[in-house]
Amino acid sequence: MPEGHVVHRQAAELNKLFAKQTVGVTSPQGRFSVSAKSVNGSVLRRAQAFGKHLFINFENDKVIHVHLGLYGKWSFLNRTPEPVGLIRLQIATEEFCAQLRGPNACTLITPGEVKTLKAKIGPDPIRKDDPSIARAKVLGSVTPIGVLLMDQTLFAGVGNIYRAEALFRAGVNPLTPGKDLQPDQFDQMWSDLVSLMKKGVRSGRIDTVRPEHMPKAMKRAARDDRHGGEVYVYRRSGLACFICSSEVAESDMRGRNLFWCPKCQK
DNA sequence: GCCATATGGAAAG
DNA sequence: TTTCCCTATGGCA
Repeated sequence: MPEGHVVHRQAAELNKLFAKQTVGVTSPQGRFSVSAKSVNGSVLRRAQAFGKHLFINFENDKVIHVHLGLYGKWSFLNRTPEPVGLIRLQIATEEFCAQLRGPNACTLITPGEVKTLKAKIGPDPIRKDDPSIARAKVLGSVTPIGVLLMDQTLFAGVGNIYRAEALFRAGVNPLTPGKDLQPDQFDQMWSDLVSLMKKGVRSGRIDTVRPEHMPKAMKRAARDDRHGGEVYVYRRSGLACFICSSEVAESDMRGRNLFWCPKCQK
Protein backbone atom coordinates (compact mmCIF):
# COMPACT_ATOMS: atom_id res chain seq x y z
CA MET A 1 0.00 0.00 0.00
CA PRO A 2 2.62 2.46 -1.01
CA GLU A 3 2.88 5.88 -2.48
CA GLY A 4 5.48 6.76 -5.07
CA HIS A 5 8.42 7.04 -2.71
CA VAL A 6 8.04 3.39 -1.72
CA VAL A 7 7.91 2.22 -5.33
CA HIS A 8 11.16 4.07 -6.02
CA ARG A 9 12.74 2.36 -3.02
CA GLN A 10 11.53 -1.00 -4.24
CA ALA A 11 13.02 -0.41 -7.68
CA ALA A 12 16.32 0.45 -6.01
CA GLU A 13 16.14 -2.68 -3.85
CA LEU A 14 15.41 -4.90 -6.84
CA ASN A 15 18.40 -3.38 -8.62
CA LYS A 16 20.63 -3.87 -5.62
CA LEU A 17 19.69 -7.54 -5.35
CA PHE A 18 19.21 -8.58 -8.96
CA ALA A 19 20.39 -6.08 -11.59
CA LYS A 20 22.45 -7.69 -14.37
CA GLN A 21 22.00 -11.11 -12.82
CA THR A 22 20.43 -14.31 -14.02
CA VAL A 23 17.34 -14.82 -11.91
CA GLY A 24 14.70 -17.41 -11.29
CA VAL A 25 11.23 -16.04 -11.93
CA THR A 26 8.21 -17.99 -10.72
CA SER A 27 4.61 -17.55 -9.62
CA PRO A 28 4.06 -19.78 -6.58
CA GLN A 29 0.40 -18.75 -6.58
CA GLY A 30 0.11 -19.75 -10.24
CA ARG A 31 -1.64 -16.73 -11.67
CA PHE A 32 1.49 -15.39 -13.35
CA SER A 33 3.05 -18.73 -14.23
CA VAL A 34 2.91 -18.56 -18.01
CA SER A 35 4.57 -15.13 -18.14
CA ALA A 36 7.05 -15.99 -15.41
CA LYS A 37 8.25 -18.93 -17.47
CA SER A 38 9.12 -16.70 -20.41
CA VAL A 39 11.66 -14.74 -18.34
CA ASN A 40 12.69 -17.46 -15.90
CA GLY A 41 16.44 -18.04 -16.04
CA SER A 42 17.16 -14.86 -17.98
CA VAL A 43 19.06 -11.71 -17.04
CA LEU A 44 17.24 -9.00 -15.13
CA ARG A 45 18.60 -5.80 -16.60
CA ARG A 46 17.15 -3.25 -14.21
CA ALA A 47 14.02 -2.05 -12.46
CA GLN A 48 12.67 1.48 -12.72
CA ALA A 49 9.86 3.40 -11.06
CA PHE A 50 7.62 6.00 -12.69
CA GLY A 51 5.12 7.33 -10.19
CA LYS A 52 3.53 4.25 -8.66
CA HIS A 53 4.38 2.09 -11.67
CA LEU A 54 7.28 -0.35 -11.59
CA PHE A 55 8.95 -1.73 -14.70
CA ILE A 56 11.28 -4.70 -14.40
CA ASN A 57 13.36 -5.05 -17.56
CA PHE A 58 14.78 -8.37 -18.66
CA GLU A 59 16.96 -9.31 -21.60
CA ASN A 60 15.26 -9.73 -24.97
CA ASP A 61 12.99 -6.72 -24.39
CA LYS A 62 10.80 -8.53 -21.89
CA VAL A 63 9.27 -6.26 -19.27
CA ILE A 64 7.18 -7.03 -16.22
CA HIS A 65 4.87 -4.20 -15.25
CA VAL A 66 3.81 -4.06 -11.61
CA HIS A 67 1.32 -1.78 -9.93
CA LEU A 68 0.66 -2.48 -6.27
CA GLY A 69 -2.74 -0.85 -5.97
CA LEU A 70 -4.13 -0.75 -2.45
CA TYR A 71 -2.96 -4.13 -1.21
CA GLY A 72 0.13 -5.04 -3.13
CA LYS A 73 3.30 -5.69 -1.20
CA TRP A 74 6.92 -6.68 -1.85
CA SER A 75 8.99 -8.71 0.58
CA PHE A 76 12.76 -8.88 0.25
CA LEU A 77 14.57 -11.79 1.85
CA ASN A 78 18.09 -13.13 1.99
CA ARG A 79 16.92 -16.67 1.39
CA THR A 80 14.09 -18.35 -0.49
CA PRO A 81 11.53 -19.61 2.02
CA GLU A 82 8.64 -21.97 1.47
CA PRO A 83 5.77 -19.93 0.02
CA VAL A 84 3.39 -18.51 2.62
CA GLY A 85 0.18 -16.96 1.37
CA LEU A 86 -0.50 -16.00 -2.22
CA ILE A 87 2.72 -15.06 -3.96
CA ARG A 88 2.01 -13.78 -7.45
CA LEU A 89 5.60 -13.21 -8.47
CA GLN A 90 8.88 -14.41 -7.04
CA ILE A 91 12.32 -13.37 -8.25
CA ALA A 92 15.24 -15.23 -6.76
CA THR A 93 18.93 -16.00 -6.92
CA GLU A 94 20.93 -18.32 -4.68
CA GLU A 95 21.33 -15.43 -2.27
CA PHE A 96 18.21 -13.30 -2.41
CA CYS A 97 14.47 -13.50 -2.95
CA ALA A 98 11.78 -10.96 -3.71
CA GLN A 99 8.12 -11.88 -3.31
CA LEU A 100 5.14 -9.93 -4.60
CA ARG A 101 1.65 -10.37 -3.12
CA GLY A 102 -1.70 -8.84 -4.03
CA PRO A 103 -0.69 -6.45 -6.81
CA ASN A 104 -3.29 -4.59 -8.77
CA ALA A 105 -1.27 -5.33 -11.90
CA CYS A 106 1.50 -7.78 -12.67
CA THR A 107 1.81 -8.46 -16.39
CA LEU A 108 4.40 -9.15 -19.04
CA ILE A 109 4.28 -6.31 -21.54
CA THR A 110 5.91 -5.41 -24.85
CA PRO A 111 8.18 -2.39 -25.46
CA GLY A 112 5.27 -0.77 -27.24
CA GLU A 113 3.04 -1.19 -24.23
CA VAL A 114 5.78 0.22 -22.01
CA LYS A 115 5.84 3.31 -24.18
CA THR A 116 2.06 3.71 -24.08
CA LEU A 117 2.01 3.32 -20.31
CA LYS A 118 4.85 5.75 -19.68
CA ALA A 119 3.18 8.31 -21.92
CA LYS A 120 0.16 8.24 -19.64
CA ILE A 121 2.15 8.79 -16.46
CA GLY A 122 2.38 12.44 -15.47
CA PRO A 123 5.33 14.31 -13.99
CA ASP A 124 6.81 12.57 -10.96
CA PRO A 125 8.20 14.85 -8.24
CA ILE A 126 10.79 12.22 -7.37
CA ARG A 127 12.11 12.10 -10.93
CA LYS A 128 12.42 15.90 -11.02
CA ASP A 129 10.07 15.98 -14.00
CA ASP A 130 8.96 19.27 -15.49
CA PRO A 131 5.48 20.08 -14.12
CA SER A 132 4.67 22.94 -16.49
CA ILE A 133 1.98 21.13 -18.49
CA ALA A 134 0.34 19.81 -15.32
CA ARG A 135 0.61 23.30 -13.85
CA ALA A 136 -1.33 24.81 -16.73
CA LYS A 137 -4.00 22.11 -16.49
CA VAL A 138 -4.42 22.54 -12.74
CA LEU A 139 -4.59 26.33 -12.91
CA GLY A 140 -7.29 26.09 -15.58
CA SER A 141 -9.40 23.38 -13.98
CA VAL A 142 -12.69 23.67 -12.11
CA THR A 143 -11.97 20.37 -10.37
CA PRO A 144 -11.05 20.58 -6.67
CA ILE A 145 -7.30 20.53 -6.03
CA GLY A 146 -7.86 17.63 -3.64
CA VAL A 147 -9.06 15.56 -6.59
CA LEU A 148 -6.39 16.83 -8.98
CA LEU A 149 -3.59 15.86 -6.60
CA MET A 150 -4.69 12.23 -6.85
CA ASP A 151 -4.68 12.35 -10.65
CA GLN A 152 -1.62 10.36 -11.71
CA THR A 153 -1.45 12.14 -15.05
CA LEU A 154 -0.81 15.38 -13.12
CA PHE A 155 1.06 14.26 -9.98
CA ALA A 156 2.59 10.82 -10.53
CA GLY A 157 3.29 8.98 -7.30
CA VAL A 158 1.23 11.22 -5.05
CA GLY A 159 -1.24 9.25 -2.93
CA ASN A 160 -3.73 9.94 -0.19
CA ILE A 161 -1.14 10.78 2.47
CA TYR A 162 0.99 13.16 0.41
CA ARG A 163 -2.19 14.79 -0.89
CA ALA A 164 -3.48 15.52 2.60
CA GLU A 165 -0.12 16.69 3.89
CA ALA A 166 0.85 18.86 0.93
CA LEU A 167 -2.51 20.65 1.13
CA PHE A 168 -2.14 21.17 4.86
CA ARG A 169 1.40 22.50 4.57
CA ALA A 170 0.27 24.91 1.87
CA GLY A 171 -2.77 25.98 3.89
CA VAL A 172 -5.05 25.15 0.98
CA ASN A 173 -8.60 23.83 1.33
CA PRO A 174 -8.99 20.59 -0.64
CA LEU A 175 -12.21 21.81 -2.25
CA THR A 176 -10.52 24.81 -3.87
CA PRO A 177 -10.95 24.59 -7.65
CA GLY A 178 -7.59 24.34 -9.42
CA LYS A 179 -8.27 27.59 -11.28
CA ASP A 180 -8.67 29.46 -7.98
CA LEU A 181 -5.15 28.56 -6.87
CA GLN A 182 -2.52 31.25 -7.10
CA PRO A 183 0.26 30.15 -9.47
CA ASP A 184 2.60 30.64 -6.52
CA GLN A 185 0.58 28.15 -4.53
CA PHE A 186 0.96 25.52 -7.22
CA ASP A 187 4.70 26.13 -7.41
CA GLN A 188 5.02 25.97 -3.64
CA MET A 189 3.07 22.69 -3.43
CA TRP A 190 5.04 21.14 -6.27
CA SER A 191 8.41 21.97 -4.77
CA ASP A 192 7.13 20.87 -1.39
CA LEU A 193 6.15 17.51 -2.89
CA VAL A 194 9.58 17.21 -4.47
CA SER A 195 11.34 17.64 -1.16
CA LEU A 196 8.85 15.62 0.92
CA MET A 197 8.82 12.68 -1.47
CA LYS A 198 12.58 12.63 -2.00
CA LYS A 199 12.96 12.61 1.76
CA GLY A 200 10.47 9.73 1.77
CA VAL A 201 12.64 7.80 -0.67
CA ARG A 202 15.63 8.20 1.64
CA SER A 203 13.82 7.29 4.87
CA GLY A 204 11.08 4.93 3.72
CA ARG A 205 8.56 6.91 5.77
CA ILE A 206 6.29 9.87 5.25
CA ASP A 207 7.34 12.66 7.58
CA THR A 208 5.77 16.02 6.98
CA VAL A 209 5.77 17.74 10.36
CA ARG A 210 8.06 20.75 10.52
CA PRO A 211 10.62 20.80 13.35
CA GLU A 212 8.84 23.56 15.25
CA HIS A 213 5.70 21.43 15.50
CA MET A 214 7.39 18.18 16.44
CA PRO A 215 6.92 18.51 20.21
CA LYS A 216 3.16 18.47 19.73
CA ALA A 217 3.37 15.73 17.14
CA MET A 218 5.36 13.52 19.46
CA LYS A 219 2.52 13.56 21.97
CA ARG A 220 0.03 12.11 19.51
CA ALA A 221 -1.88 8.90 20.25
CA ALA A 222 -0.32 5.68 19.03
CA ARG A 223 -3.16 5.00 16.61
CA ASP A 224 -1.96 7.76 14.30
CA ASP A 225 1.22 5.96 13.50
CA ARG A 226 -0.03 3.25 11.13
CA HIS A 227 1.63 4.75 8.10
CA GLY A 228 4.98 4.85 9.84
CA GLY A 229 5.74 8.57 9.97
CA GLU A 230 4.84 11.89 11.51
CA VAL A 231 2.04 13.74 9.78
CA TYR A 232 -0.27 16.70 10.40
CA VAL A 233 -3.67 15.45 9.31
CA TYR A 234 -3.68 12.03 7.62
CA ARG A 235 -5.81 9.69 9.74
CA ARG A 236 -5.91 12.23 12.55
CA SER A 237 -9.61 13.08 12.28
CA GLY A 238 -11.13 14.16 15.59
CA LEU A 239 -7.71 14.92 17.06
CA ALA A 240 -6.25 18.35 17.70
CA CYS A 241 -4.45 20.12 14.90
CA PHE A 242 -0.79 20.61 15.86
CA ILE A 243 -0.99 24.27 14.89
CA CYS A 244 -4.44 25.59 15.87
CA SER A 245 -5.71 22.79 18.14
CA SER A 246 -9.07 22.56 16.41
CA GLU A 247 -10.34 19.15 15.34
CA VAL A 248 -8.95 17.62 12.19
CA ALA A 249 -11.82 16.82 9.81
CA GLU A 250 -12.50 13.78 7.65
CA SER A 251 -14.79 13.28 4.69
CA ASP A 252 -15.10 11.33 1.48
CA MET A 253 -13.72 12.80 -1.72
CA ARG A 254 -14.42 10.73 -4.85
CA GLY A 255 -14.41 7.53 -2.84
CA ARG A 256 -11.21 8.21 -0.90
CA ASN A 257 -10.72 9.34 2.68
CA LEU A 258 -9.86 13.01 2.91
CA PHE A 259 -8.32 14.67 5.97
CA TRP A 260 -7.81 18.36 6.58
CA CYS A 261 -7.90 21.11 9.20
CA PRO A 262 -10.93 23.36 8.60
CA LYS A 263 -9.28 26.29 10.34
CA CYS A 264 -5.77 26.12 8.88
CA GLN A 265 -7.07 25.30 5.41
CA LYS A 266 -9.79 27.84 4.72
C1' DG B 1 -14.29 -16.93 13.04
C1' DC B 2 -16.29 -12.76 10.96
C1' DC B 3 -16.19 -8.13 9.52
C1' DA B 4 -14.26 -3.69 8.34
C1' DT B 5 -10.46 -1.42 6.50
C1' DA B 6 -6.33 0.12 3.50
C1' DT B 7 -1.27 4.71 1.07
C1' DG B 8 -5.30 2.46 -6.08
C1' DG B 9 -7.05 2.13 -10.47
C1' DA B 10 -9.64 -0.01 -14.18
C1' DA B 11 -13.98 -1.70 -15.87
C1' DA B 12 -18.70 -1.64 -16.03
C1' DG B 13 -23.12 0.73 -16.06
C1' DT C 1 -20.93 7.00 -10.54
C1' DT C 2 -20.68 2.42 -8.95
C1' DT C 3 -18.60 -2.02 -8.92
C1' DC C 4 -14.92 -4.95 -8.82
C1' DC C 5 -10.34 -6.76 -8.08
C1' DC C 6 -6.46 -8.27 -5.10
C1' DT C 7 -4.44 -9.60 0.06
C1' DA C 8 -3.31 -9.04 4.88
C1' DT C 9 -4.43 -7.34 9.31
C1' DG C 10 -6.67 -5.61 13.38
C1' DG C 11 -10.79 -5.36 16.19
C1' DC C 12 -14.37 -7.70 18.00
C1' DA C 13 -17.44 -11.46 19.18
